[in-house]
Amino acid sequence: MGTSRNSSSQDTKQRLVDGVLEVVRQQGITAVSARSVASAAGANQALVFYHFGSVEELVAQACISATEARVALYRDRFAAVATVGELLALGREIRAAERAEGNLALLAQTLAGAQGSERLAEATREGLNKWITEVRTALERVLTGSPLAELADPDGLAHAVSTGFLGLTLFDTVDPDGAEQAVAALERLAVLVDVLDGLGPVATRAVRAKLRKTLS
Amino acid sequence: MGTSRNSSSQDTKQRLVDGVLEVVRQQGITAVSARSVASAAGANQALVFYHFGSVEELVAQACISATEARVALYRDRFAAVATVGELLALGREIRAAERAEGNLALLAQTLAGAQGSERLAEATREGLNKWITEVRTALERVLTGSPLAELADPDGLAHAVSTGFLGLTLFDTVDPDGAEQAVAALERLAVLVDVLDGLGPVATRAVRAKLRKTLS
DNA sequence: GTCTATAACGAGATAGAC
DNA sequence: GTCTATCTCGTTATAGAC
Repeated sequence: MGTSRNSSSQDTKQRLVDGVLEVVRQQGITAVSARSVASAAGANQALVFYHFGSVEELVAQACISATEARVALYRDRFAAVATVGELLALGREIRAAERAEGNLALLAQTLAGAQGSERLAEATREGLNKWITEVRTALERVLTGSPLAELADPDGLAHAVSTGFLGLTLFDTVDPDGAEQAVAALERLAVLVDVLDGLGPVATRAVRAKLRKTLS
Repeated sequence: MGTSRNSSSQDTKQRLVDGVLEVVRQQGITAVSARSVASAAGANQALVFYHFGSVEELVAQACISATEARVALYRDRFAAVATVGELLALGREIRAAERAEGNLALLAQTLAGAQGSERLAEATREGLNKWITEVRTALERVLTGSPLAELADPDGLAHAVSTGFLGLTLFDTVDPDGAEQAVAALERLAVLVDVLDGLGPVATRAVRAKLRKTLS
């Protein structure tokens, strides 16, 4: 039903999406306007409203679709993660890729813009949740049987890791060296996980005992 | 030299600063304009330019002074921290206070706005560094003698903690429950520090040995 | 130091030609 | 589906009265 061959229209719509991504990534959410986006897309300003109804809606849809595309890229990788170390390695890889690609920066910008726009808040939640879901699932798998399992809440940790990534990503654009230091420190600290996971039975029991005592 | 009794002028300048803080905290950086700020301050729009030269400069100065004021509030507290547990407790307290006061949210918003404004980037670095400095100094003190000392880089961790806080703070405005889960998970995980710090000598040696092996 | 007025421009959004 | 033209409003910034 309906007309086929709407490739031209779809192209323009996609170009507008790409345009808003470009503007947000290079100049931030405050620089977004129908005009700046249309200019980046090589399209007419009025088409923003024809295709999306409002600038806000364009940003929201771009945020969701771009995030979904990035997450989809890593879905198999997340599924293949079997240990905490592998999850950390994947984190490193994602950070490097997103740093170049700028999609986490996009999410961080829309998160900032979400204050003052319920539509953007909704879109940001939806986008961020795609990441959180992957991280949580991987965490659940990886922590099973680990001595850490009893003090690690996968869902909460997935939220913490994901939002922490966003803060770091924002900071990255302002102080790349500082951001690098932060990551390096965290990775160094992450060695602790390997250590705990690889302790012998005696030491493991000692940690477990102390853990129960501290938690109670 | 010069006129004394410029209290009225200083008052207006301060009201403008308070105005921009109010706008940023309640509506986000995207809602900031000379008019919105002047309206919140109960002042005339032209005074923004008389006192600060530009909207950007007003935001930058407000960001720095407001952050300095908040950090100063906690400086003694940071200085009094003697253990990791106390530092975590202070973190909890600061989070609760800033959640109500909205000053970390301010910093997060200016951080987002910093992309596209070098002046804002500079101001955000300056503000954030005030927090980072306090955290780093406390971390250095607290980690001395801990089994964690050899894998904890205080400066990098201070950066990570501070920027992580910002990401979490942004997320807080969009999904308070999710943010709460994240904090709860981190606090639960922080128990690990207490555990490691309180291990007996045998277990500590085991951890240390494994640590060296893993790091090498 | 503070106000009004205004210039000059960019913004969101719509109407209508093509 | 895309364009031009336009409306209306908000925005930055300045000039000048008070």
